[in-house]
Amino acid sequence: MQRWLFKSEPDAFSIDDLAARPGRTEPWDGIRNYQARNLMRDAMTVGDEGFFYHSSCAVPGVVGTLRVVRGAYPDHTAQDPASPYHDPKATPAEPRWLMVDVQLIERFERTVALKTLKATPALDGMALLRRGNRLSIQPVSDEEWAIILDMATGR
DNA sequence: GCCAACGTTGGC
DNA sequence: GCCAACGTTGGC
Repeated sequence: MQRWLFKSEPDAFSIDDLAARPGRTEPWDGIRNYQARNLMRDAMTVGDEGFFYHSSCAVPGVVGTLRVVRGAYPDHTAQDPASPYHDPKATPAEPRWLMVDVQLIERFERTVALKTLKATPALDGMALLRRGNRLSIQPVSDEEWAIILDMATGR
């Protein structure tokens, strides 16, 4: 199983929004970056787990965990002119953009803040912390997963 | 709101 | 294929 980190701006879609969805499940739509799309298409499979990360907010950080419950399929919002994620180059034959469905596993009682991650030497190599990194879906190693989960829950 | 860093676009 | 201009991301 591969582990991931999913970024979202909580003003747009927060972990509480995911928790409120039927089945605590939601399509992770709106990915408009080729590298992130290719990760979903080529490397992500049903059963993979990920961190839910809040970006562009008061306390950026990891706020919970989720599971991939449906593998990559066309992101129809790209073909919807009314969607903020509309892409005029997307068509039914060439959908161009993909999404997966994710289900909430756990909402952490407290955020593991970006500041805390940066202050943890064992996480020095983490993709999230690399300068200028903007990838909205990125791989997380087993070691990073264990460290952050331990910080969040003490497990 | 600022701005550094990055990705994408499009003219040539 | 180069690269300048532009748009976006995201921490602060």
